Amino acid sequence: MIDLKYIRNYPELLKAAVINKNEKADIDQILELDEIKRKRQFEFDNLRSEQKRISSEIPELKKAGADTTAIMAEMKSTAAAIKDMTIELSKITSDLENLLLTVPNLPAAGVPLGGEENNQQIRAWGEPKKFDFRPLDQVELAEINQLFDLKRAAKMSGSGFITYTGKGAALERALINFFLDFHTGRHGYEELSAPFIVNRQTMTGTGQLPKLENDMYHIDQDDMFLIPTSEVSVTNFYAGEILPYSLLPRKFVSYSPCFRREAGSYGKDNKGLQRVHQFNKVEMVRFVQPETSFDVLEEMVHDAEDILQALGLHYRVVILATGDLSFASAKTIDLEVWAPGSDKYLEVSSVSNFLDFQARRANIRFRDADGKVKHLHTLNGSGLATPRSFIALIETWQNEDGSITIPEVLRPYLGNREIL
RNA sequence: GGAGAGUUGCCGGAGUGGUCGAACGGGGCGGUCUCGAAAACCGUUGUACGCCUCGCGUACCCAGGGUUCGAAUCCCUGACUCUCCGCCA
Repeated sequence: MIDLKYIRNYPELLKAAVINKNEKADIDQILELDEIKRKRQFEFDNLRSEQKRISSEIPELKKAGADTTAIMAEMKSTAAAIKDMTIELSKITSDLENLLLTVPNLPAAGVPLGGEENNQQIRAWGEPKKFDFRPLDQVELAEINQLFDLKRAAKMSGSGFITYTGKGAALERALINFFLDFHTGRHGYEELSAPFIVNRQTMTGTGQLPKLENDMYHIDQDDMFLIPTSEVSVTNFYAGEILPYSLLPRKFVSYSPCFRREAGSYGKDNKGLQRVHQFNKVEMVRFVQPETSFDVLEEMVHDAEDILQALGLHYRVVILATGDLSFASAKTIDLEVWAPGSDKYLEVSSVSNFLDFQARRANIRFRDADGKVKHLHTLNGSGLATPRSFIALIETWQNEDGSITIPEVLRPYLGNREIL
């Protein structure tokens, strides 16, 4: 959420952000309602002040033996007026609140303008692997090695669901454990295992709601949501709290399945494991002091890169243009891993700095060195998601006979075998 | 699922209708004392919004409604925590 005072002071910046991010928030309407609200609030405060003053005099009058019937009758109508104002004010407040929830975060300075075509590659690691045979793609390799079974998964749940089988299931589990161990052991993250089902407020805190309601699986009976990423549960871990200065910065890593309806994206890059309704992901989440967040963003990108390097996978690093940024993000850097059999780059990690946008929504604050209460900054990034890292891995490490060599770092997780 | 108890400030814990944003104790911070520290003593210590911004007002005692001139205090609904019973991975 953007600070209302900031919107008041810089409405033009917000209007530009709404356009650059292809959002629909009505800034003028917010300013108008804000004005009305403050006026009404002022009137309310004054009336309430008078009510309190007179009411507090009543016991003294009674003690003095005075007749309070007239004054009580008059106060009755004051009370009625206050009640009307309360109702009006709470309507205005919730309308304003709902409008504020539709205002996207401002893109950070230096983020390129425009749509996806303006995303900028900032570096790459390694080279696309050369083969002296025709490399097979994920689906062909899965067939040979019996790694996953999409037909049977579809039978149970529909298209877009995965059943990993045998060695595939083992490999996927190895990846998850490797990711977690790597971040806790080498990068100093604390592991968190949080709920996969959360309430509406939690979904609003990180910015998925109200915009993306249609993209999430919802449990009607309880008004709960299946998380689309553990960013949601982990970021809300501190919702509503004021953290002591000594607790910052916090760095968490968390495994979770991710559930996405992918409404409207049918038929788009959905071959094999590329785009599915349920997948596993290891997520990094940070709670940091505001002045450090952009440095932390770079650090997190490197944390994710380290994983790809350890697995020997070529990738490129891309900074997203404004039109490709998510609603809540101020700056996002993607990692795209090379999948030689599919002959394309796959987005495998997305690292974002939200500044204080999520912290305002979820009301997460901290006490700075001087004891002043401020909103902190939140960031998160995949480190990594399995289906796409799985694809890149098997396609990169395939052999001419269709077998798959296990990268050295994963062998301890797979019985120290060399070949899957 | 059934029965009961509870939810107050950084923490413990008073407060069952009026001047209570809230006693008291602990902790934190500042000061006195000291070479320094401890102890003792004194002071201070929530968040947010608004306005005619050295100041004043309003809101917040789990959340939302209700009763009342007036609610932390009474009533209703809900959430959560704890205990017991039942069920269960």
